[in-house]
Parts: sequence; C-alpha cells; structure tokens
Amino acid sequence: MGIISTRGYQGLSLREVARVCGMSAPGLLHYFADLPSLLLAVLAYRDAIDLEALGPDVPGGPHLRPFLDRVVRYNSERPEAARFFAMLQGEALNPQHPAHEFFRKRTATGVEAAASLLDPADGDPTLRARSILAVMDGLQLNWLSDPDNFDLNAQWAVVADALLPRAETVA
Amino acid sequence: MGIISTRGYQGLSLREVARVCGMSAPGLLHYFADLPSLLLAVLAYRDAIDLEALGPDVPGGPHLRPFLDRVVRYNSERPEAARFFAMLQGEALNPQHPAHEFFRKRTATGVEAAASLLDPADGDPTLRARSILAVMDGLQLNWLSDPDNFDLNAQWAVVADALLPRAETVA
DNA sequence: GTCTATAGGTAGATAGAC
DNA sequence: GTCTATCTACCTATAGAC
Repeated sequence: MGIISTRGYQGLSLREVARVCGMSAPGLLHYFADLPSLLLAVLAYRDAIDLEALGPDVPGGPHLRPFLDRVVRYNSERPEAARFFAMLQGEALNPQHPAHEFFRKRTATGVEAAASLLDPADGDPTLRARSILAVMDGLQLNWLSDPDNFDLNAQWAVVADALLPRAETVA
Repeated sequence: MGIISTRGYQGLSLREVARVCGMSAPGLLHYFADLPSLLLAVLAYRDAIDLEALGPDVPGGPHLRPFLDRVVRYNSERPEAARFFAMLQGEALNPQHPAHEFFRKRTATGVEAAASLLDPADGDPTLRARSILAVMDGLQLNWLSDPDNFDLNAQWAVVADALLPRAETVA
C-alpha cells in the first residue's frame, strides 16, 4: 500500500511489491491471479479495516454529522491511507481501469447510506447526500495536495455547518 | 491530451503520443526536452485556453458566484478535458510527480483570486475560498466517476447556494 | 509454496543519417 | 526537423525445478 500511495496503480510494479513483501514476483502471483486482482484485494482489505475502525455502531446512534466528522478526523490522521484512495480514485475515472467499478459501487453505497439518514423535509436526500460526500472527497484531495496550508478539519467544519445541520437525523 | 485523459500521465507513452501527432518519438523530443516537459507544456496550454474562454473580463463584473457557475457549466460540457485535469490532480498528489508544483501553485492562485472577491464580514475569505474551490473539485471528481447518475450543475447549485450567497461580491 | 529462468513486450532516450 | 536504428532497462506472466 505504501507503494500505491506514492506511485499509484499505473506506477505499481509487481516486482517492487514482491520485494517489499520479501518475496519474488512469481511468489506473489501464487496468491493473486494477476496485478488487477492484487489491487482489488488491497482495496477491499483497506475498506474493511477502515469500516471496522469507524463502525456504524457508533455510540450516539445513527446521526450523520457526527459520523462524518469522525471520518474526516480519522482520515486527517492517516494522510498516507487517504492519499492511497485519492490517487486510485483519480486513476479509476477511466472506465477501463480495474478499480473503476469498485469506486462506482463504493460511492453508490455511501450515498444510499447517507441519504437514509437525511430528513426528506430538507430536500431530496439523495441529491444532498451526493453533494456532501463529493464535498468530503474534494476537501481531502485539496488537503493532500498541500497539507501544510490546509487544515482539513477546519475546512470541513465550514462546509458541513453550511450543508448539514449538526443534529440532523431520521431516527 | 486524449491519451492522458484516459491513461493518465503514468500510463502515457512517448511513442503513443508521437503516433497521434503523426510523428516519431524522437521527432517529439526535438520539441520537448523530455516527457515531463511535454506534460507541463500541455497543462499550461490547456489552462491558457480555458482561461481565455472563461476570461475574468466577465460582463457583469467581478462577482464570484456567477463566474463559478460558468466554470462548472463549462466543465460539465467538456468531460474529457475535466477528466484530464482530475486524473492528473490525483497523480500529482505525490510530491515527486512532475506536475505536483503546477497544481499546488494553480490552487494557491485560485484561492487567492476567489478570496479577494469575498466579503471579509462573512468569515475568513481564504478559508471560505479554499472550501468552495475544493468543493468544486470534489463534485467534478464524483461526476466524472459516474456521469450518468450525477447532474453536475444541479449538485453544484445545492452546494453553492449553501456556501455562497448568489450576489456576493466586494465591488 | 516459493524459487530461477526466461519469454515476449514496451518504456525513455540517444546517435547519427538525410 | 524528422527519420531509422538501437541501447539499456523495466515490465507481466509463464514454465518448470525443488
């Protein structure tokens, strides 16, 4: 993951990964059919780790704003992992990219989950959820490109206060 | 540019660019010292074209919101060009990437320009400008990853209405 | 399971002809 | 200015030994 987070997937080399793992290239291919499979496995693995760390079983219940606050703080403390996802998200804009579908599904799932926590009385929940998640991505992208001039949590607070009432929830 | 917008810079091949240009690889290197130089030249060229098309000499004066509305609309009509920048912005998160400095400076310039059009009475202009531009990037990134399920202009309107009063200006 | 050896391909860049 | 030919280096993936 360290490699992908600096070189991206296109700049990834089977041999280089193998070296880091203390193996040879064919040794790796014993576990993964090919390089795209390895990439998807790493993505799924990271997602699982992060989801567990952030778990939806938040003390306090299904409130969207505090959960997103925690996500932003979590990422702001893990710039390397955040960059890993941000770089791949960029590459994966190409529909031919092996991770394209992964990110499309991931976004769709996130939007659906967020929308279910928004009050329909405040406007189309899907539209709002999409905006909010897109906004998080954008803030993180800009933060990563110049971390020293960008206080991610402060910027997020500015935007979130404008888009998402602090206590909003359905339950 | 067509090539970079699908493969990114890492997936860029000197020979492939040459083929598209109807030249050989060494023929290209007669004009550009190396591949990074070519990349930076293309970036500067695209930026110049877009800036001219959007020109700051907007009829209506230096109002930030209508200008950004035009930028979003402009990009929504040019997905390939937008993807070109979005993919490179991702790759360029790596400080070693040849375009890293380009994007850092580009963002800084944009933030400064936008901040100068915001009313300090509404909160720190730099902080707000950074949020607004980051938000634009994020919306575009999400739109590009699934254009059919994402109405860029509608999503932008949702966010911009919340962040940026329609008539806000200094002048 | 993990290795060496290797096949078959593409990369950026240079030398030197025209 | 633009070409062909070529150098060196790296890539993924496979075959087959241990």
